[in-house]
Amino acid sequence: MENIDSTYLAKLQDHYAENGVLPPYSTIMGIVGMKSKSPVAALVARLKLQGYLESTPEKRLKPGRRFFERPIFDSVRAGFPSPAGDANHDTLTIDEFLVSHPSSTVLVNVKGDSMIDAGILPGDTVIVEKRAVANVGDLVIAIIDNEFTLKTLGKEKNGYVLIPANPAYPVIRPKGDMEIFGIVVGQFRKYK
Amino acid sequence: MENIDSTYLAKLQDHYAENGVLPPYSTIMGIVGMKSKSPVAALVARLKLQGYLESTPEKRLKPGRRFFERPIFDSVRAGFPSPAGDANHDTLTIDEFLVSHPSSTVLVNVKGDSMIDAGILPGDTVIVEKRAVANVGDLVIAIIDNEFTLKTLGKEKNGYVLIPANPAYPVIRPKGDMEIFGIVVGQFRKYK
DNA sequence: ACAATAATGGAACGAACGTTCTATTGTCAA
DNA sequence: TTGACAATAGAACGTTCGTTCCATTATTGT
Repeated sequence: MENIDSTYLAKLQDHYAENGVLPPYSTIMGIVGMKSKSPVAALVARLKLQGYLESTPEKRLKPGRRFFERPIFDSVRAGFPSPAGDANHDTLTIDEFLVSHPSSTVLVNVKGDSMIDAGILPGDTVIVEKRAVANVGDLVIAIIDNEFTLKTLGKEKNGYVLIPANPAYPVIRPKGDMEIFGIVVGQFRKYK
Repeated sequence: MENIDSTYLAKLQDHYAENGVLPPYSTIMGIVGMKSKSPVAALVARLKLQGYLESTPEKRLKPGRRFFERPIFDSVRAGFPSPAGDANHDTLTIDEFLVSHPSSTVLVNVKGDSMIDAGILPGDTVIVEKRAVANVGDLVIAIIDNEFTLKTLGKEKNGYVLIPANPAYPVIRPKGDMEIFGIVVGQFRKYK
């Protein structure tokens, strides 16, 4: 992608992040610094070709699949990336990366600190695929005493157990069958 | 809110989740099962009053502050989706939740374990807003010896320092000015 | 059952839309 | 410098928009 198109795309991404919609061409003119809808139409056509924008049936613009790509750096390369989207950067789309099966995936807030040594803090959100079957070693959401609990699934000779990652909490050995709500496939946290 | 309005709102939320935009009134008619734009206008007025919808300067609809309120699971309560606490995030996409300023945001892979006690593990990805100025206490990506390093920004009498969250690592006291690449606004991890 | 009110359907209208065209300006290569 | 091509500005146009109005239907209370 040309550098100038990256700059225009970034301005559209900011507008979308702030407003939740993409504007009409006449407004895009102002956003990208053009004085006519003609070059906006040309820009839109280029961005459509590359998967960043699409049109709705009503001829409005909507984000394309690539609209939410974000540049990603390897932390051992302090590279001085140019912000206006060096086209050679790797990119990652967070939702596509974290959510494989949207129809069976839910987000669950983490309330306690029983998994703190595994890097899961209170206030984090975990991404849960709803499944009743899990493997030993999986992070799972189980239902104990009608409450969700997040633990690692373990196995002892008497059956399955739930292992915390915090020495202040005991291993849970449920009587009877253990109910698994789902397996944890991801986690995220916001600082600001 | 009236139950019927909740149903209409849910249909609009689904449309938005799928398309990334809200449609014009004529399309909303079809979505909610009305045959005229008049009752759509009345519905929109009600939803605006309650903070679910807003208008753009171009008279298009955009999500209001409350549009993203959706039931999500709260981990202390079992099994049935119920509204989480007031201050909880709600989001249609994780990207939307974590990325506020796309044009200045990049992702950085975490390689070391110097922040392990802060719940940031090797292999995690952090979301970085590129800024040269940070506050004490912020998680920052700094550039030391031409490499990225992730630490908490601290202050000593001789200047700013970089504080790890792992006792195996020393506080870093850069000679001369410290170069801040950006501040860390979020983090995510994938398990499977 | 009847009256009052609310909700909906359909029509109308000025404004804005996306698209296309032409003229002008800008860029690049010889 | 000149010519060819690309990019942009400005104008035009048929379509669609959001808004408003009025008539009809639905709902509610007495």
